[in-house]
Amino acid sequence: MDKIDIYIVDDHALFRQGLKLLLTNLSFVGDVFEANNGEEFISGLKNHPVEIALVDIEMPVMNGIEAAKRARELQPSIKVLALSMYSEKNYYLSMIDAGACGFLLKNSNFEEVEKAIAAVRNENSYISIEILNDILKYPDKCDFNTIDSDLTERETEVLLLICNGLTNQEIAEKLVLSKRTVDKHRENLLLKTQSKNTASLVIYAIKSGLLQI
Amino acid sequence: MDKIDIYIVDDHALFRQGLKLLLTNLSFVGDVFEANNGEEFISGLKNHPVEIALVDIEMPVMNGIEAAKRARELQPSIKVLALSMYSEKNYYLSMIDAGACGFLLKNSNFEEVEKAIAAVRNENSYISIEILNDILKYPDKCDFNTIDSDLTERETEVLLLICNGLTNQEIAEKLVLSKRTVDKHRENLLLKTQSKNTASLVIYAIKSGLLQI
DNA sequence: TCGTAACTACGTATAAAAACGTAGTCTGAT
DNA sequence: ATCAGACTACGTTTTTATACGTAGTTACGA
Repeated sequence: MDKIDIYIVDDHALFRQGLKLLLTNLSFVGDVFEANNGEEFISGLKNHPVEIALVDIEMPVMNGIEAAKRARELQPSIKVLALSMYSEKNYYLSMIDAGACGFLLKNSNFEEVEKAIAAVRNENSYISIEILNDILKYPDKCDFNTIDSDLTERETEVLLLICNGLTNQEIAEKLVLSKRTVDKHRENLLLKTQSKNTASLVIYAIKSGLLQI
Repeated sequence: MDKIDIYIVDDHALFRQGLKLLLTNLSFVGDVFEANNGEEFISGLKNHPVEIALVDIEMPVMNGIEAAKRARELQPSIKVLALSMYSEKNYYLSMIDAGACGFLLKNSNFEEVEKAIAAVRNENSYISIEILNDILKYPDKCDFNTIDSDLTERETEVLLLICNGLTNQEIAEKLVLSKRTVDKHRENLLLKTQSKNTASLVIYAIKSGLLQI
């Protein structure tokens, strides 16, 4: 097999640099490109098509889910391996939708990255043992028949303001809306994200990559 | 100068492995040890004293602030460089208290890590340019005269339950307390963390490393 | 053109959080 | 023996959030 080129998409330069060095030490790896976020990745991919992209989920500017979608539009052959900090059910669904063919946690070790790369090169998908365990242990937490929890633009906007500590009244003033409208957005947010209250909502925003902290 | 040994303390194996490889490529670096959290670090330090420790703030089991304190009790000569995901004022204060002599963000690049190591070897302290910028731009956000925001055990316990989406009533039942007592704990939490409401409180819990997500 | 989804808005009611204040008990340090 | 801090608890009031229902407008695609 020929050497393969790889794209690393993550907003932490140190992480990228370290991972790049680990990857370039592998015999079958050619060029390793870096991008700081989804946007940089997509524009870079036009000049440097790659076999495999290791894509962080939580990034500013454009998150990993959106980046994976666009990357596959641009280059349908690309294998996207999602990298994440946490094991979280919302990711599996969104990333599968976005066309990812593998899922790795950042607290896995490099050997696992190698395995994942080998798997996706052979047209297989890869899921880390930790995540598999998680799914087997807590199947109720992996409700694949769940209602589509994609938030609208407005809902996302409201959610981020909630996370910034604004009250519905303050959000209404900021967005020039009725307070009752914001009440409704908030109600829908709780429903869609299956959250119970503000605290759960903030956690959701972070885990889903909508909120950068 | 002799070669120096370095400890990397971070809960993400991939990050550790990459950073280790970057460091071992430097001519003046000897052994590089890894620890998954503060506890592992402290017990490992007894067998392998090092000149410099790169310590993540947010870790399970024992966070970076506590780890830095104990490391300096164990080996007062150690230079602790704090590594963090965000630029956050609470960190500066706590880490300075804990005896850190440098501060780096994970989205800085490796050249900066080299600079920081060089600085602390020469008995200087190091602060990354991003953080310095942050301080200069938003001095009001760096209130070094702020009240001590250390939370008590009970407060931390309550805070984590709040983050899990429990109401005061539910927390009271879980901890076998009066709801009014939990009300008071929550009130004190808002005061001590200078938060405005539940949302800000959750963000605080995450940024301060109390809540692992 | 018909239907759907998003966005907007209001009514009403209850639950919870936030903002004051006070105060007793216990433990550990000086 | 005294003091401070942690933990506990209560009272009151106001503000916010949560829950449930309805409904008009607009934009976009089938």
